[in-house]
Amino acid sequence: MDSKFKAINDPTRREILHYLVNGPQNAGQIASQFDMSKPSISHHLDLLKQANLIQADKKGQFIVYKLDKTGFEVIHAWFQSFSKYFEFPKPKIRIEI
Amino acid sequence: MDSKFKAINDPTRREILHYLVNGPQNAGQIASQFDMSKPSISHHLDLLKQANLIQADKKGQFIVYKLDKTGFEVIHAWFQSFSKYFEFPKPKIRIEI
DNA sequence: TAGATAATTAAGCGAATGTCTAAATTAAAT
DNA sequence: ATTTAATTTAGACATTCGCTTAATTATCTA
Repeated sequence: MDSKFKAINDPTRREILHYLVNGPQNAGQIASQFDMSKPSISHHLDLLKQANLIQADKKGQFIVYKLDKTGFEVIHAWFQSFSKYFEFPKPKIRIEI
Repeated sequence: MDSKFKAINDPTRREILHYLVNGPQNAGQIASQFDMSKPSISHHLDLLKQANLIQADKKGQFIVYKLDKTGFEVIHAWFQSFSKYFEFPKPKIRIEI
């Protein structure tokens, strides 16, 4: 739980997550998007992985990362626990039972 | 933006938010829920306020705090930006146009 | 097997964070 | 007018964080 909030606290890690919306990428491809050393990116990836926000998949000498629904769902559930207090924006029309 | 993620990163601050789901409370009432000094709680309240996650309302010598939808909506919007990648759990039945 | 490439782990450093106690501020009560 | 109560501000200290460079592990290819 703590690890997830910690993970999304950092702006670089949030950028990494958004970058991965485009699809899986290996560590080098991700690192090339940032003006930061590879070890730093590697560290960020590790924290995101610990938080189950991304999954690592070893393909030969490459390690391919992709978004992991697991962690996102946990954060989403935390969020929903406030819905009794106020509703969040909804789709335009919605019928619910 | 950063201030909001920073605010919800700390477990005490998340507890404060949950506590306020029950309704507005003054600083002393909030502090009494935690085994922590009042100045520390005051500091946490300040960070939550800066993030627009709570609102402060001065009532005489008391300062009443309540949840502020503004900040929650911003985080929620960030969250929704990942919905193209995967859908989050929905209500049981839902018809949407 | 040697050499090159991909990525991580290790070690170290300055900045930011969370906590405390003590002092200051503000408003109410006597 | 003083005192009491509620809360914040200030200052100090240990811990955590994010970054860098250097060293290490694993894999591919000639």
